[in-house]
Amino acid sequence: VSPGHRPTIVDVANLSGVSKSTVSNVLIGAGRVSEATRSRVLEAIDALGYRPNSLARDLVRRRAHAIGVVVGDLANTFYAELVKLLEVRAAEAAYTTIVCNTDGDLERERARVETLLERAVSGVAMLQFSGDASVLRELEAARVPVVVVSCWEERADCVAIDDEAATRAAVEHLHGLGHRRIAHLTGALVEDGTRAARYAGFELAMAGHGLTARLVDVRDATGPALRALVTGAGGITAFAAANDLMAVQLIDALEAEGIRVPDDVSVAGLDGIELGAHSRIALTTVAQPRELLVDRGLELLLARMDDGDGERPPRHVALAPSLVVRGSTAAPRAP
Amino acid sequence: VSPGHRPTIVDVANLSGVSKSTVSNVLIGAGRVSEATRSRVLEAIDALGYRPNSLARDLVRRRAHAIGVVVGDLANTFYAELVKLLEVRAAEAAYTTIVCNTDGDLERERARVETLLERAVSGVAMLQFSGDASVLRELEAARVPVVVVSCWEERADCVAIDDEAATRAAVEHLHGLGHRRIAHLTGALVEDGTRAARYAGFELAMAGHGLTARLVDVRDATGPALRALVTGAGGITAFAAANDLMAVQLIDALEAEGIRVPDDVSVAGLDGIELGAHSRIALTTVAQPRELLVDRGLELLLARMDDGDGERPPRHVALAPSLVVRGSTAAPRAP
DNA sequence: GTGAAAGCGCTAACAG
DNA sequence: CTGTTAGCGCTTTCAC
Repeated sequence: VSPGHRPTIVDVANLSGVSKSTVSNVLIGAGRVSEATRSRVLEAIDALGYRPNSLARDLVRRRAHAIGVVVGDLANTFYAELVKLLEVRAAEAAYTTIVCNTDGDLERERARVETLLERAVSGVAMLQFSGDASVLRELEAARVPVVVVSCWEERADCVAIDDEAATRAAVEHLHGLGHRRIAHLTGALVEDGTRAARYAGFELAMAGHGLTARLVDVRDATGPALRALVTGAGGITAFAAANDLMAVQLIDALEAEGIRVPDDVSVAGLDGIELGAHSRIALTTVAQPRELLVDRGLELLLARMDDGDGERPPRHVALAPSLVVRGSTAAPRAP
Repeated sequence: VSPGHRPTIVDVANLSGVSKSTVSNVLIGAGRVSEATRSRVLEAIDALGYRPNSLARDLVRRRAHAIGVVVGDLANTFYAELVKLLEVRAAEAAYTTIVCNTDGDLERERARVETLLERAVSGVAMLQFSGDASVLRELEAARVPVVVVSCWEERADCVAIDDEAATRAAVEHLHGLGHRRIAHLTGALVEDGTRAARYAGFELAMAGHGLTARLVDVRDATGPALRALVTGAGGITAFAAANDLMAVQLIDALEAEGIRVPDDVSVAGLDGIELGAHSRIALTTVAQPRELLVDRGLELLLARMDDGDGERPPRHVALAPSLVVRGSTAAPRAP
């Protein structure tokens, strides 16, 4: 009864005097087992210290009970927290979580997705997506459901905030404070689609107030350039950044120039990362509802996974962002 | 040749007119295949868009080509970055990374490790470990190698910084600045062993200078209590915290009381998290070498995994931390 | 060099 | 309610 190694379902079957299938039924909980045998099997199981082998189970089911999470940069707390939430929810649904860090590199994204496909994951959550069509195609060909979380994607199930509404909220806040010369700060760190949408919202809101939108790339936001931007009669008095990281960087750069925030210039972010909450940073920001992002995302994914064959068109969920006012914004200085 | 579904090794074999085994040999790169057949097989592979099924491969090998990473809290940037580095290194070695977030909860740790065992991972890296002996025992019984990274653990392979040296470095720095009344800030967030070791180093260093060590729990470090602690003739002039998060919290609490850092009181951390590097925080800290932690950790793990049967005793690697002086420490005020 | 055969540990019809 | 029979897709001796 005791082979040198890890006990299998057969050992359990022998010890309890039933067949493999019966043991399997007990394990899976398929109702067709009498109480008597069930408990005999259960006894055998822990007498042996038997542990089911998911590898074998997954092979026959042709699908690993795991979901792949593709993330651009785990060192970015915003994403790290999303991954954490995802892992917790996935575990509740008995799925393990395989993480893949792409560093925003397309080749790596391709390679990682390929690995996930080889591992036959049940679904993939992309917390950052290059937008590359071939990646989507591969996934679809392999019939592995995907959900894109936190950035907008028409071609797949997706849950993200309403980017336009987010920048609009920032503008309204700044405008309400009295600012009129406001610039949008953006950069390559934001996915293309997201960047466009956020800028669109900014522009719209500004136009709504009869103001002209100005755009600054974070790479150009260095010392002297910044100084030129914010001083003088037509100088910018407030920035609405496309994300928190850039906003914080901007604050750094401004203060290195001796320009105080918010006394001289106001800065608003977008994301709601922890860093911004610290009292010394106190970043006013438009926060993304992280839990919702994850909950709805996993919901879409699980739904798609349960569907035998989900040829349904992509579903999109747009979540509302929320303004968090902290200390980095204030009324403009009297001219 | 084209069944409705995902092609298997048999399809490749048929198309290229060889047997499964030969295809397998090509895939694995076992040398015994002629150039001619090899290329025929390769052609068939991409004609079919064949992708090997790791589930089947792992089943026969009885080991998933994956490593499990158990982490307490992914939302803590220090750990998130370790996980990120681990994922990258693991991927380089063709291992996928399964993450498990325990929230520091023993039951969850047990459950997650159990899952990893069912999935038959090749190895487990614990970035935070309850210290529970039964977890270690299970892992050992299943012959799954473990490495504990970033916190000290005698009973298993382990790589961590020399905790005593770390707090000692903080004390030396503070002492050099002229501080004499220094307290160690600790709390429940740090694992027991680590907490003890860090305090021991602190005490030793203080004793070396003929000074008495004082200990403050972060939970007691609230407004009024803090004020009492740092004012008056015998008031504390500097804190050496057991980790960065607590140090930052302390700064918050101090400044909320109107006590300025570093003008009135100096604060040094331990970890080297990103947050501390931000100019508005500028935390002086004793940094852990994260890359080394991960590299050496994975090295130990892979070594153990390759060993047919590694009954070798645990190996321990102690890494040297490094002082990073920033703006949260300064000479004490003239009395 | 290449192929045939024998599983890895489990699930899933289908009989009994 | 339980057992029998087939595999899932791949690796791996061992002959040829």
